[in-house]
Amino acid sequence: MLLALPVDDTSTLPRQPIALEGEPLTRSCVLLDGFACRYKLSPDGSRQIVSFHMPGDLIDLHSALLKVADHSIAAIGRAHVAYLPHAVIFETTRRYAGIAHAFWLETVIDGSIFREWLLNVGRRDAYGRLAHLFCELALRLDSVGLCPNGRCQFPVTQTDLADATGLTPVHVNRTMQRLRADKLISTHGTELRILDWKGLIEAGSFDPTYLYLPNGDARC
Amino acid sequence: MLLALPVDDTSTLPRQPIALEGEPLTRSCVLLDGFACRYKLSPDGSRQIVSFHMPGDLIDLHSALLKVADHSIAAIGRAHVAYLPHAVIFETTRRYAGIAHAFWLETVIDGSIFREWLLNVGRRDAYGRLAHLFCELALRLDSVGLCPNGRCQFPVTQTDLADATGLTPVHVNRTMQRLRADKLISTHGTELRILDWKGLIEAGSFDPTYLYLPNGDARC
DNA sequence: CGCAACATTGAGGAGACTCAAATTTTGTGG
DNA sequence: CCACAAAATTTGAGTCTCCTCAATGTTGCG
Repeated sequence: MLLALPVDDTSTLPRQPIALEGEPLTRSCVLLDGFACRYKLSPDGSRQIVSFHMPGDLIDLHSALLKVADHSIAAIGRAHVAYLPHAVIFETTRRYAGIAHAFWLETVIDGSIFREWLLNVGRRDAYGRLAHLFCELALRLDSVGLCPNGRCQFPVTQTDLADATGLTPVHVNRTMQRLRADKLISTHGTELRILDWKGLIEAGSFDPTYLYLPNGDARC
Repeated sequence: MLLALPVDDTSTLPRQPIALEGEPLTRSCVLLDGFACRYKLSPDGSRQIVSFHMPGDLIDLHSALLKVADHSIAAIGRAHVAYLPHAVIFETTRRYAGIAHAFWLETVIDGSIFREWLLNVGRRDAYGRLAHLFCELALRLDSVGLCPNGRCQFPVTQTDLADATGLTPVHVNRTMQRLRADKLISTHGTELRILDWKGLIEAGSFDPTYLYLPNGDARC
C-alpha cells in the first residue's frame, strides 16, 4: 500500500547515515530491504540507538510534522530505502481519512515501543535487556515473515546492541555468551537463532502487548 | 481551546493511579492542576516512570488509538484532571483538520521526548541524568509560567526521580547532594530552585530542541 | 502529638566499565 | 581461490559507579 505512493528515490547503502540530526526535513524514509536504526549522539560522543527497523518500516513518518530532525538514521549492513516526500504524505492524509488515521496510529505505536525501551534500559539488568531486545526483534521479524522457525538474518553487531541497551560492547559480549550457554539463542555468522522462545521471554520478562502487532503474538 | 471541548468529568486525587495498565481505554486525561506521571511496572515490581506532566498537558492522547493501556498514570501530590472521551476526540478531528494535525503533532513530540529520555537513561551517569531531567522540567514549567525566576513548586519525590532515571532512591539522594553542593539547584520543602542555569545545562548536556517548545528556549 | 512518608547516612557488595590485547570473521582485490 | 586489511568478537585484569540492606533523622498532616 505504501509503495503505491509516488516515492522520491531509491538507493543502496553500506552502513552509512541516511539522515542526520539537525538536518531540515522534507521527506520520510521507507525501508525496503535490510536493517536500519535511529540514534542520537550525546555531546561526549556516545551513541544511543532508539529503535531498530526492518523491511517495510516507515522509519521516520513523524518527521513530516517537524522542521528539524532530533535524531539520525543509519543503515545496518546493506539496506535499500525509498524516500516519501512530506508533501505526498500530507496530500494523502488530506484525501484519505483512513490513511491519516493509520499514520497517526503508526506514530502512537512508535511511542509505545519507546516506553517499553525506557523500561528495558532503566530497569532490567544486562541479561534481561538483551533477552527482551531479541524477543522484540525476532517477533517483529517473524510478523513480516523474516524469522521462520526462529531463524533470521541479523546483521546487528554487538556494538549496535550495546548502543541500544545502554551497555558497553564488552559487557554485551559476555552477556551474550551467557545467553548462548543457557541455550536461549545461538549465532552463526549473521544468522540469529532463537533456541528457546519460552526461556527467552522469561529472561526478558517480555510481553508483546506494547508492539500492537496485528497478527497478535503467536510465539508468546 | 482544549477545555472548550465537552469534558467527561473532573476530580481531585491525592497520589493515586488515574489510569491503569491493561485497562480498556475510552477517554484521555487532561491535567488541570498539579503534577502527574506515566509509568510502567516490570514483572519483578520495579517501576519506570516514562514521563512527567504539568498543568495543561493532554497526558494520554495516544490512548484514543489504542484498545488497551500499555502504561499507568498517577498523580504526584494533589492533582486535578478532566477526562476527554475518545468519541469527542474523533468527532473533533473529523471536523477540524487543524486540530487533527495538532493532535498528531502532540503525539510526535511525545515520541521525541521519549527518545531523549532513552539517551538520558542509557548514556548519562547519575549526575547528568538528574541535571538533564531538572533542565527539562524547569523549562517546561517555565514555558507555562510555572517557574518564574527559576523557582517552582515541585512535589516530585526522590523516589519518583529514581524511577524516572533508572536509579535507586539512595543514589538519587546522594547525587542531589552533589548538585546542591555544586550550587546548581536548591530545594526548600517542595520548592525547587534553579540556582545556575548554565551550569545545570552543561552538567546535563541539555539541548532543548527535542521539546519543540513554541516560545523557544529563552533559558538556553 | 504521633504516625507515615520522605530524606539522609553508613558499610559492604556486585554489576558494569575501562583499558588493552589477542583472536576470529568478513570483505576486498589480486 | 588466496592473501591481506579492516571489522567484529573474545579474553583478562583491575576499577568504579551504582546497588543493597539497614538504620536514623526529618517533615507533613490528621
